[in-house]
Amino acid sequence: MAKPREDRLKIREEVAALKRQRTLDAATDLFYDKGYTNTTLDDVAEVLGVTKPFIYANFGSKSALLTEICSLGVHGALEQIEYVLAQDLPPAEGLRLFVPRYVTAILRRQKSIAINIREEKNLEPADAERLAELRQRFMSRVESLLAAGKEAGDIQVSDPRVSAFAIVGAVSWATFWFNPAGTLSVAQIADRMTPVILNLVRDGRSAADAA
Amino acid sequence: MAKPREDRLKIREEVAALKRQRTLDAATDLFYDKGYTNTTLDDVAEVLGVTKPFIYANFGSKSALLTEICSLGVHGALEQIEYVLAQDLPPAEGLRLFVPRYVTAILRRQKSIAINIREEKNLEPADAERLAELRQRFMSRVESLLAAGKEAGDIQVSDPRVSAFAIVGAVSWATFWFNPAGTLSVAQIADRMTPVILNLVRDGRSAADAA
DNA sequence: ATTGAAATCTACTCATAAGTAGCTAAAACT
DNA sequence: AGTTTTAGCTACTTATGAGTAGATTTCAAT
Repeated sequence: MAKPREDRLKIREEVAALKRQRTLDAATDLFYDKGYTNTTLDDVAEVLGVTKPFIYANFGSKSALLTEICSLGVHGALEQIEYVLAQDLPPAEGLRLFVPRYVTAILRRQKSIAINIREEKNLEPADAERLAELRQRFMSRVESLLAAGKEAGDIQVSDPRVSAFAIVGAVSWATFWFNPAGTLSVAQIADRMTPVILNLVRDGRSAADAA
Repeated sequence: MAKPREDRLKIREEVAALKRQRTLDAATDLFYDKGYTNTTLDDVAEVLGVTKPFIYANFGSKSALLTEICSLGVHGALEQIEYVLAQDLPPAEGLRLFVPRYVTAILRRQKSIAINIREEKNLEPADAERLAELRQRFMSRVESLLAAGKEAGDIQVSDPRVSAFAIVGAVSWATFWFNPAGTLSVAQIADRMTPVILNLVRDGRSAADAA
């Protein structure tokens, strides 16, 4: 008994998506562990229990894999700041909403982010540029949140640009030391990092006042 | 009239050191700009106006170059924390001495640090391990400074480990965005970053108190 | 069962770049 | 000036791994 045509098409698409996803997962693990250039597509294929042409048929080139992995990381971060800005909260409140979400997003996509940071120079120039623009957009959103807070007086910050970089740096760095197999969960790390990160945005004067 | 033997040896050594240094500089620029694997030793040789065997004769393998570059970065950071700890100051004071020195050291060795972060997976396993140990040592020194401050009560920090990672992350990140050709000098960036970084080590409670 | 199409594999090509052997030129010494 | 030693270059070898053409299997449909 043959199934209706749409159903068959549906399953085809699902199978294709599954293959892409598994390929992406395997590549992410290997690129993270061994680095992009030290990973061969034969390695990826081996993990999947297939051969190299499987990857070419279902995904494309090696650099397409890298691009896709890096995209995931950048988009994960961008979504958080855009979500928070869309709420149109007072800046300080927006920041308190943003930081734990951002930390969580980064920790969840740990490998993608780490690969993104490390392997930027191995992207095709066009892809590198596209991703750089997204990162740029992310940075300017964070910076403008801080700048708005400075303007409104509810965030203590002298240089929004430098503070934005400090926040993003402190959080991104976690992709290098966080161990998902360790004793602390993503939520626990996020809980501990959040107050530390939020402390960043109080300038030297207010720190001196408090001391 | 022949010079005394020691003098001749001296000049030989200086010439050798100069060649090594120039090679290292050229490799650093190229690895930073294009990435380690996208840089060939022919590229490096071309910048130096020589050919590939020159590099092998005077320096060694490609991965020896990478190791040397990465070492510079790690040692630069380690020196700062060791210097500060050797002063045996009260922890909070030590931290205030450390941060601007650390920021300055990182910015000065920007390329080495960036390469170190990005290209870790391209090091020979033995070298990677050695450098990982040094980084480990650096991290534990920073952490213990914070822990001592927490103990003494002059640094407000709830989790010294997480705070140490936040500080190091925020500072290391500067190697990716700092532009030595930009309008702000190393000293200016260091001046702006220092109070931001120092703010990190005040826990959620004290931040709330100050607000 | 038979046929047609889709998916996957085997077995290549080809480019690249690390590393080297052996020649040549230049400097250093007598 | 002649001789030796050192430095550097030309011209390789070799390994590797991305990407692909064409054979083969698998699977679905009648």
